[in-house]
Parts: sequence; structure tokens; C-alpha cells
Amino acid sequence: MNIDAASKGISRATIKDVAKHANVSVATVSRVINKNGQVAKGTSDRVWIAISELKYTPHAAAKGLRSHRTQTVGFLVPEISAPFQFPLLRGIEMIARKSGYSLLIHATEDIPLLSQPLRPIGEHNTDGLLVLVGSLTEEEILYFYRLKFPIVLICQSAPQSLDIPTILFENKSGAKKIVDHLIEVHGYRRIAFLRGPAKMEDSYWREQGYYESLKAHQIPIDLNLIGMGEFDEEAARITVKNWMKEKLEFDAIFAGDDESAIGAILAIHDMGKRVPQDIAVVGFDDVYLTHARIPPLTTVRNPIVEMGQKAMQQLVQLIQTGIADMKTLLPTELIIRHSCGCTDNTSE
Amino acid sequence: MNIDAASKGISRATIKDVAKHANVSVATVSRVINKNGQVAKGTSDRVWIAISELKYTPHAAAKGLRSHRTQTVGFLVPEISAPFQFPLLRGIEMIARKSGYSLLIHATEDIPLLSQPLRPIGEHNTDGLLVLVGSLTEEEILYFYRLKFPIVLICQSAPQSLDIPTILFENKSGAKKIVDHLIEVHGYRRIAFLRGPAKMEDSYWREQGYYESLKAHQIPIDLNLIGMGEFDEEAARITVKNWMKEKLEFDAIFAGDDESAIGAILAIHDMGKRVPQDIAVVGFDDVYLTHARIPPLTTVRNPIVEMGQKAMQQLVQLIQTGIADMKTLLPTELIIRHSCGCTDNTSE
DNA sequence: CTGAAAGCGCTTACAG
DNA sequence: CTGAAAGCGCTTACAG
Repeated sequence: MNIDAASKGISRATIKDVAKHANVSVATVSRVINKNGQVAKGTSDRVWIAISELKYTPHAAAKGLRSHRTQTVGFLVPEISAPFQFPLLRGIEMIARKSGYSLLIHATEDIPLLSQPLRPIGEHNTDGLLVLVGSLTEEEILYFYRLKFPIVLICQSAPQSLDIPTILFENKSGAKKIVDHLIEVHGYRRIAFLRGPAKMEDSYWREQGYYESLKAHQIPIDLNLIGMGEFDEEAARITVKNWMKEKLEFDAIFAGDDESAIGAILAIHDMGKRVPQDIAVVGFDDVYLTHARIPPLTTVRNPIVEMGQKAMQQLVQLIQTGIADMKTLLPTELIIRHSCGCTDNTSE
Repeated sequence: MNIDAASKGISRATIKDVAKHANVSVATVSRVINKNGQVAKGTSDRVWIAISELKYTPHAAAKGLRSHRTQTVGFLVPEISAPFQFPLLRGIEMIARKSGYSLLIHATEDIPLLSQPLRPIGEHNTDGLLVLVGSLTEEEILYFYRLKFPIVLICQSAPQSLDIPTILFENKSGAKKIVDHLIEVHGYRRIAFLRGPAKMEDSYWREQGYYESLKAHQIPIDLNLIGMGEFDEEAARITVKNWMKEKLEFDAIFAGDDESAIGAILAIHDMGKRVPQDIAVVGFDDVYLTHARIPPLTTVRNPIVEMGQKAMQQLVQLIQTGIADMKTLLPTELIIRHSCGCTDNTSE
């Protein structure tokens, strides 16, 4: 029992205590716990009993300092925001726990990591990083790349085509599917698009899918029908309200994500019109509560939990073996509910 | 540059490198970084320059091993689930970051912490824990208490009235407020209640508030009007559907939380009735998207982000000074929208 | 199969 | 104001 610990009222058993209690050396205790090296069955049993009796668990810092492994990974987000990140976190946490990694979460909030004298997260306190789009600058990504520090990018391709593993949704085909549906099933021709933030790849590819569907159906692109949705409820609401005030004509809105779809629906109600009778609205993502809206939202389902799992699996592999898949594309699924004008779906 | 690091392709600067570069001892570098001890201005400047040039940041494990501080806290949840936890995480992360603590998140998933040979989270890798109701057993809470290891309980009182800091919502008065509203403004007399999980304090106190309001208005308690909501959309939906099939009469439903309120609304629609024209529904929490429902949900707003902030502030204080407020009660606010039958509210 | 010993990168009395 | 040295709790060659 050391003085420091005692002064804090904490007296934790160390590997030394376990060794003494089991009448072996600390090296043997270490071998038993880490299941490396040969240990006689009887010895190993004694050690496990000692561990259990002393309620011993290895000190993470000591282990990390010696072994150069923190058994910890970091999840970087630009800021904590709910609808999309939660299923992602769920998938990540699930695999992290199963793989024996602790999970650190950190919001970068536009504060450069390297500029801080005591960096909040990085190679000094994790074995690898999961980087959600928007959380790191290209420069910061390059910093980790040059260090050969394991990172996996989520919803963002590697800059300069570097070999950094990336997980993406099949945005273009998903977008095409839902616009095809609006055109082929419902006969809409004037379909507005609410685009997401300019720099986001998800947004770019969804827009491409929208164009592709229009083109395939010989519908000319009308730039007046393309507005800022910003993947944001309030921004979308304002855009759609303005459209309606300007008497812009459209019979359906393809919102770049569900957040903006909800903003669109709210705007349409604000203006005294109905969804989908007057204007149909569809979204993208299928996040929390879209099924429980009235009308239930037709959207493209992204396998977000699976994305978190895949990302974490790739990171674990990268840390442990040095290799991982450079590009993982996750397929999307068209979810037809009522906001597009369909009424006879049985699913919920 | 050591062999281990080189083999991983990583060569991180250490405090020794900084010391050499600045022509001082490692002790001095340590003093500069931690701003303890006296250091001459010129010396300190040289050290900072060296740190910046070498892109040095202290190795967390080494620091933790030596100083007995991990500068990390853990957030324990029973499982990752969205609506309530996200604003909580947001508040927690905000204060953790500002206070210089890293944040570990871990879902206990009913797996006892102490039973695991390598414990995923605890006194060996954090300085303190934020414990969300349902994530730890009483025995585990007692384990940390006896160790004098700092923990703060969220939405749960300390077992055996121990002196463990706790953060709670003012559930009873919040529930009373919203039931009062249903009775006094809308004249409803037959108000059903969807209770939450039996063991949750939040649920218990909301039920007490419901009784108190009924009593204050001389409305007898009808146990037929009380059913399982379980703070769960699907459970509530089934309960309300059954009520309606059994021709139970009620003109309003007070759901124990927003999740069950949404289940109730869905059930009422399933049965071909309207909210609020046929049956009014109100919830509790004011989580994500309740404002954007149709009809917008009347509910009691819990200051969830603030709860996360308060909890983290208490934990930091407890870690650093050993003292904290034993009980923090956060006031709630009645949010009147349309699902109760009100129509002329201006807010959104 | 087992142990003695070096050392991971820091902090902190202690001495000056 | 500064430095030399001990030591935090582990893991890992090395030797036997």
C-alpha cells in the first residue's frame, strides 16, 4: 500500500500483491493474465484465485506505458449532435467493447488538435481514431497518416487518395432509387432537391443520384428547384417557405437527409398545405422517429449502426494487423412509407 | 527513438527530447508543462519553443502512472439508446472537455463489472464515474463507495442513503403541472397514465405527481386508467391499443415520457381516432423531434443538457476537492404545444 | 515452466 | 530557480 493511494483512501492491489499472494513472481502473474508464455496449470489456477480474492485488475496506465498499447480508441465528431451520431456510436461501442477496447469520445468543435499544448486526443492516449466527417482538417488527417497512426474515416474519402480506410454509404444509388420512385410510381415531374452542406461527400453523391434519375427519365434539370437544406431542419424550413412564398411550382421534395425533410414538412404545414396530398416529401437516412411521424416518412435507410460496427472492425484490424479494407461501401434500402403519397404499405 | 516505437513506424518525442532540445532537465520541462514549481521566464520560453518544434505532447499513460491521475472520466449507461442519452452526453462532453478530462463511454449491458478478469472501466483507468440509472447494480455502487472512488449518480438516488452525489429532475412537480393543465385548462377528468419501468425513480415520482394532481382536483384514482408505458414506444402502443379495444373510456393520456407518448399517439391513430380531438396525449422529457410531430407534443421539458453539465461539474469537483453537492434537483418546465388540445400557442 | 532485472515516460520530494 | 534520482505498475527479453 503506497502513500499516495492511502492518502486518497484507495488501496488497490497491484501485480506484486497478487504475486506474493499466489507465491509466484510478477512475471508469471503477467503471463497468466495476458495468456502469453507457458504457465503450468496449477500455477495459473493459483494466480487466478489470488486475482479474484484481491479483486485485482491491471492498472491501465502501467500496462499502457510498458506495452505501448492503450487498448483505447477515440471517436472524433465535429460536435455532439443526435440523430445520426447515436446509432453510429451504438455500433462503434458494441464492437469496441467486444474487442476489448475502451472508447473515448471527443468533439473537436473546430479547435485544432495540434495547436493545444495538452492535446485532448491522439497518438498519446489512444491506439487509433475513428474520424467522422467534419471533425478533422485535412492537415490533421495528414499528421496522423505520416505518423502511421491508425485512423478510419467515416463518411469522408481520404484526402489526396491516400491509403486510409474509409466507410461510406452508397449515396448515389440510394438517391436515384428514391427519385425513381417519385417519378415512376407517383408520376411527379417537378421534384425539388434540398442539398446538404457543400463540402460533404454524402451531399454531393446524393445530388448526383438525383441528377441521374432525372436524366434517366428525360426530365430537364431546373436549378430553381435546388435549394439549401444543409442537412438541417431550420435551414430547410426557411428554404421551402421561401419557395412557396415565391410561388415556385413543385409537386415533390427530395430532401438530402431526414432532418431537412422534417423542415420541409414543417414549412409546407406552415404555409397551409398538406403532405403528401399537396406536396410529397422524402428524406434520406431513416434516423430516429422518422417512422413515427405523421405522415410516416418515406426515406432511404442507411445502415448506420452497421457503419459504426464496420468502422470499428476496420480500425481494430488496422491496429492489430496493419491492414484493412481501403473502401467499404454500405448499401442503402428504399423505405416506402406515406409521405411520398403511397398509402397501402403494410410495414411500419 | 526506441525500438518499439520505430517498429510501429511511430517516433514520438518524449520529455527527454524536449529537455535536450531546450537544454534543461526533464524536471524543468515537467514543471513548465504542469505550471507548478518556479521556472524562470527565459527557461520556460525555451521549453515551450522546444515543445512546439518537436510537436511534443505528454504520454498519457506515463503521466497517469506517475501522478495517479488519469485525467479521464467514465460515463456508464445500461445500453446506448438515443433520445434521452444524447443531450446528456452533450452536456457531459462539454464540461469534460473544458475541464481537461477525457471521456470514456461504456455500456454495461447487464454484465457485472467486477466479474470480468479485465474490467472494462473503473478505478484502474478513470478518475471518476458518471453513473446513469440502470447501469450499475447496488453492489457495484457500494464497491466504488467503499473504495472512496468518486462517482455521481444520474436519475437515481444513492442506495442506503449513502453520501454519493446525485442529480435528479423535479419529476413530481413537473408531472403535477402537466396533469393540472389537462384538468384545469381542458376540463379532462378521465386521464390515463402510462407508467415507466417499476424500478425507476423518475417513473415513481411522475406517478406521484399524477396522483397529487388528481387528489388536488378531487378526482378519484381509477387503477384501470394506469397501464404499462415502460418509457417505450412499442410497449405504450400495445397498452393503449388494448385499452381502446376494451372500450376503456378516457379523454386524455399522460404518458410517463415522450417515447411512450409517441406510442400512445400511434395507437390512437391505429384505432382510427385523432389526437387531440378525440383523445389528448401529453408526455414528459421534451426529447428530440417532439416539437416537430404532428400534432406537436405538449410535454414537460427536462433540462437534460444541463443535467449532463451539472453531473460532470459535480464529478470534477468531487475528484479535485473531495466534496460535492449531495443532491441536485433540476427544475422542469411545462411546454404547451398542440397534442393536449391547445391551439393558440405561438411558440414552436 | 519460472524468476530477476531492465525500462516504458513521466512527477516529485530532495538537495543545492 | 534548477537538476539528479527514485519510483509509479506493469511487460519482456534473458537466463536457467
